[in-house]
Amino acid sequence: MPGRRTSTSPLALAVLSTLVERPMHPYEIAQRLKHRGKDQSIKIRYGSLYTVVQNLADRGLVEAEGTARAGRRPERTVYRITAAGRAELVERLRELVRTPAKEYPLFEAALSLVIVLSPDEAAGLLSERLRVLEKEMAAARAALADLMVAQGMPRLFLLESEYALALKQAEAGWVRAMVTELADGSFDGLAIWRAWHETGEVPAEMRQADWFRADQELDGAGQTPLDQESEDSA
Amino acid sequence: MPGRRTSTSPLALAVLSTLVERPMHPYEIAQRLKHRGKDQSIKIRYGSLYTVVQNLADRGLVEAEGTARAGRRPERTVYRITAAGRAELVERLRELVRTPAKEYPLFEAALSLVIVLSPDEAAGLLSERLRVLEKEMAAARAALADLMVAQGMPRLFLLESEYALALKQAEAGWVRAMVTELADGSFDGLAIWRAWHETGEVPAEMRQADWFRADQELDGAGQTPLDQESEDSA
DNA sequence: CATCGTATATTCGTGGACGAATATACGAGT
DNA sequence: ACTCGTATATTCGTCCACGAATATACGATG
Repeated sequence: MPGRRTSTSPLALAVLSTLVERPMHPYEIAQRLKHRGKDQSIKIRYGSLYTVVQNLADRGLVEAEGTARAGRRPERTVYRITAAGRAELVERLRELVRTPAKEYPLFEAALSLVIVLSPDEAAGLLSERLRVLEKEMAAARAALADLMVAQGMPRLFLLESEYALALKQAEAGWVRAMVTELADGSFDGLAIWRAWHETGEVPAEMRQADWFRADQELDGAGQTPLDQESEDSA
Repeated sequence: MPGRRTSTSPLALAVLSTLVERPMHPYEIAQRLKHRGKDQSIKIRYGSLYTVVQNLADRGLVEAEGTARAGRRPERTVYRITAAGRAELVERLRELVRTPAKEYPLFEAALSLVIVLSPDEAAGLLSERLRVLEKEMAAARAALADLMVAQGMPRLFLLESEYALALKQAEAGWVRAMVTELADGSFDGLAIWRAWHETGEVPAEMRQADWFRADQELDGAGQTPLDQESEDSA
């Protein structure tokens, strides 16, 4: 009991939720998910799909109902969800909705390293990003409107797109503010950034600050005397 | 040249950017990154770190400067960044800043499956999430304030935390709205959700809508006649 | 001064993700 | 009738992430 190896992945949950409808073979599951646009919120790779289904079967969350063959197409195995599978689906879904998980978006990582670039270049890149984001948002809004208004699909089935759009909007807002501040020079610390970028050093007047001195303490820790020195090339 | 196997990971970029400062051994790189809080925006696992550094070395982006030994501690290999490494760092960073990448946050996945739960349960879980988010935001704001005001750290070094906070705020806003609408019944389609959840069927009056009929078309596609039927248990 | 907890530093094994390959069916165009 | 592109359906091999184990040093505690 202590320590399930790998906690059920989003793709696995999507599989389970599709099998609630009726038993299916993996390829059909993927078709349904794509048809309903779930591939926008859940990464679906055929390479993974079959592994995932096999794992679910090993864990007793789905079971093979039998194999079917249409014409001389490859043999298909049809799976159905088990009671344990339904329980796992619901439980894991509760957990995902209730508890925010720590994630590592690429853009956040990029921002944490962006001072490697000059502030001017960063400003340019950010405004390019902003343009792309705005295009994406327009497209997303149009798609949503089409589904809801033209096709009459209830919001209920579009929550994830709405949410994604809201986040994108927030990102665009943040980027826009940043671009503005960098452009009109009101960004606090622009001088330090520029200086640091040109000289590779923190300007003298900052070296008194607590954060800088704390940072320096680490130096030397790894600089123990060398007993040997050797060149390798693998 | 066409088709680099794996595009440089965030951890690899963090390694490169740390080595710009001066040559170091992997463990020290990790220490520095953690000390500067980069582990909040970039996932750092020792298991991955050494692999990543080795890959960088294989690609010629860093090179071993030699091995050092302090006392009888394990041998350490000190790496330095190469010219190619600097180029890669800058280039990849540009790309990350300029171009939004498609990602798959867990919560988005959860939302796309949330109709498996009843609307009432969903409302409860979402408001729990909201509480957690608000706590996290308070903590993040406090941490930011401490660093900027008390320790005098320039904003420049805190962009990623600011951004993360902005996104969290947007998420909280969206969740709050959802909770409210679910609670006061103003959520459009609540009746369908409830009906669908209780009966397992889309209510009769919705079955005329375009989206529903399009969806049904898929049915039968995978339901070709079975040539054989057999039980397996692996 | 034995022992224990913690920091230093790296290696290894396993499992999972996924690109690519495989194999068949089928409709459309020449 | 032939073949080419596309849809159906699954398997395989490789690469990579990372948990866990390993090995040593060192300060504190009784």
